[in-house]
Amino acid sequence: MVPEMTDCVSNNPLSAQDSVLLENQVCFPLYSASNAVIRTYRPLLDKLDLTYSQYLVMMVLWESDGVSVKDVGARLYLDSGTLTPLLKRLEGKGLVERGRSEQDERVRVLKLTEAGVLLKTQALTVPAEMKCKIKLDLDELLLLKKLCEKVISTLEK
Amino acid sequence: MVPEMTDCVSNNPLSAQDSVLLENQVCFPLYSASNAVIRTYRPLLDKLDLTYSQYLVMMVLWESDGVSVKDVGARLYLDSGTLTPLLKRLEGKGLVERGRSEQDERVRVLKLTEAGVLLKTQALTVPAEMKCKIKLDLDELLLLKKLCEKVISTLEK
DNA sequence: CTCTATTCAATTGCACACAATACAAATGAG
DNA sequence: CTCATTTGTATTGTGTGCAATTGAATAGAG
Repeated sequence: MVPEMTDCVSNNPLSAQDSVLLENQVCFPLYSASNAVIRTYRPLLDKLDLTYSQYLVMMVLWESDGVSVKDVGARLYLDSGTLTPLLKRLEGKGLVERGRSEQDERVRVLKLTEAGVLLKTQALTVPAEMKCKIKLDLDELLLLKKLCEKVISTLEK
Repeated sequence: MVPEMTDCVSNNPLSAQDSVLLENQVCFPLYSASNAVIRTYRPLLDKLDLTYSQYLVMMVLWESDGVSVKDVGARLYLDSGTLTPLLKRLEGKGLVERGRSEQDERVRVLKLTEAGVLLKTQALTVPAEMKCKIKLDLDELLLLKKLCEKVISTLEK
């Protein structure tokens, strides 16, 4: 057993047996909350004919149109295996054009269509509707955000 | 616009335009953190030949063997569309038997095999290894857990 | 300037999540 | 007791996530 692991184990106040009780997991609530949030977004995003992942990609493009697949992936922590088919669906809906960079032929340059730009208008009410459903104080929301970001920055290294 | 929604909107300190900035989303870090955690579990669970979802199901069964598909679903907030194929895979690995209740023929009774019971021994080190990788204080972990549980209890109603 | 290494995206394969639907077993109102 | 309703699983179809592999384009070492 590596030293760091031993340290971690020794700091764990739970017995080994109790450690695999669902009740004592932190990651399970995180996973369930994420699932629950995506489920809750669904009826809101159905009006825009977007899935949650597609909505995330659209947010990136509304913010910085003309970026590459890699850029979107870096922003959303998703790889081309996830993004390529997703972007093809957005292209199929007429929201995005998947062009090529002139400097580097390998790079896909993602450009919003007029419909893609216009969809932002319909999306503006979504965050407020979601905030309404989730019923957490602003303090709690910001704290949750900060803790999740800390988890991400630790694990993404 | 429904009244409750108006209330939520008016409490939102962000402009409508800023509301769809990725930076201002709470759910995105939650979603990314959940993905990052599952990715981090992968190499640990590969040793047990389990996916994260399968690991969750096994934890339920280690805790309460002999329950039904519905019981597992209620515990993990998952439905039969997710659980049926997952349980068939666990059955295929020889970890679980998918029997029938004698009282009610519709009910699948899930019973751990000897191998399924024994796998718990190998799983005992996983939580400590994970805690080591996630590098959060116990305080932060408990706070994150509590906030996620609050999100779940609000959205699952 | 050539050849190798790296990079960006696409593809493939597997395992979820989940809505929608189907279906058989059990329940219950009349 | 009977049949409509409810309940517990299973099935189907769509859309992710992600590892692994491939392939083409570029960059870099010599």
